[in-house]
Amino acid sequence: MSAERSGFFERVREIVRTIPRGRVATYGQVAALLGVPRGARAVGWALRALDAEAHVRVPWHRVVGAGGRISLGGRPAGVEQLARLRREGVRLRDGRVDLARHGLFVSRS
DNA sequence: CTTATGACTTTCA
DNA sequence: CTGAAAGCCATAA
Repeated sequence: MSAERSGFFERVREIVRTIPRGRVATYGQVAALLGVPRGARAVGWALRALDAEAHVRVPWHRVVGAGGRISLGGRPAGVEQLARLRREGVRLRDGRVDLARHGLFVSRS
């Protein structure tokens, strides 16, 4: 039975789930937390493999590309991601998230 | 085992 | 800033 998902998938899901509201993390950041600094791509794979159920449990929209850039730009999911982030109070700068303000471990003034 | 794909990142021109 | 190329990770076929 396929009840066992690769630890990677589960780990990514867990990490992303811990991202506080109003903050965003990059794929590389999540990968680093997983212990794979270069696994940003793998993180993207994991998020892409999320089921509809996971979309409700995991704040996937809080994961963006390096520099706060939206990797989903041009895709329907990207529009939704921007809408969700904006709803959480995240400010967007020219289509990019202000990591200086909403970074994962950035102390806000 | 090799090849191809991808919600990535970094470097070079 | 834009565009192209290489690198790295995990999965599916």
